[in-house]
Amino acid sequence: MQGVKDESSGGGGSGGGVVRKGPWTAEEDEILMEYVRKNGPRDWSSIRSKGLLPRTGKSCRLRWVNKLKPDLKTGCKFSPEEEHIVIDLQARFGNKWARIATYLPGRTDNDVKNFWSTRQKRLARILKTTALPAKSEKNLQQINSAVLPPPAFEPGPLPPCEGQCSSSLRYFDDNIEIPLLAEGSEMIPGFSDMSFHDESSFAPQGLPFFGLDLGLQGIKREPGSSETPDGFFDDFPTDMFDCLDHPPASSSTW
DNA sequence: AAACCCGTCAACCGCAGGACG
DNA sequence: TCGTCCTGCGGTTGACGGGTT
Repeated sequence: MQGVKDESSGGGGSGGGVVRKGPWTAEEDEILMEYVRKNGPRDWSSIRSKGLLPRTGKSCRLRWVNKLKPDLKTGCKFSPEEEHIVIDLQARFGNKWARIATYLPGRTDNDVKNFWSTRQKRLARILKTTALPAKSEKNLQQINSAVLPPPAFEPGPLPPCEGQCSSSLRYFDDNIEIPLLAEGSEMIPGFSDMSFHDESSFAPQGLPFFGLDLGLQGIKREPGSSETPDGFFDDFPTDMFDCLDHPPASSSTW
């Protein structure tokens, strides 16, 4: 993985010679940080052309953005609030990870992408295990509870924002201002612990995993974003939910 | 104890678009 | 206008560690 000649696409190809790939060493990190201190986060390709590092400009930039940049939340799991944001913004923007990451201080597009990928895998696995054994009553109940809103579910009104929003987790743009909850409060009754890291919470609380709006009014979908919140169902056979008496709501409700 | 599964993370690849000569 | 270079983005892969069987 190291010392591989790299003439791949994407620019940053000036300089010639052997290009190092693979994990970064502490020495390389230090050199890169020193370069950024002196020159700022730009002209990545000159790092190689000047012989400072045997890395492509792309590799240097990626390392800086994902690991070395100040104020990154490295090694810190996504909080429930951050999960809310990702889920809702993914529903709105689609797989625009870099854009979504701008709403999450300290998170990179790679973080968001990995988070979403893990979530997708988990969903796929859960649906696979719950849907496979045909139409037994028990499994039907499981799937229904996972895919469909709980019967008595009523999206509660948004709590007042003043003084309660976690300021670092309020996010804005031209069209939306979505208040987020103070720590410990519930956006929706019963959904306070919907971190998908807790698989046991999936079945009874499955709704949020499908990116439903969670009562967040004012979100406008962008043209081009998937009708289903995350294109999630695209990944499964069309007869996936044949066993359901009541299939998920039509796409117009997403 | 070993094999297997799964989640997380880091890094690479290919592509698109902008800047510039 | 065209070609080249550079940057940024999204998709994907592989390594690794922890938990489970």
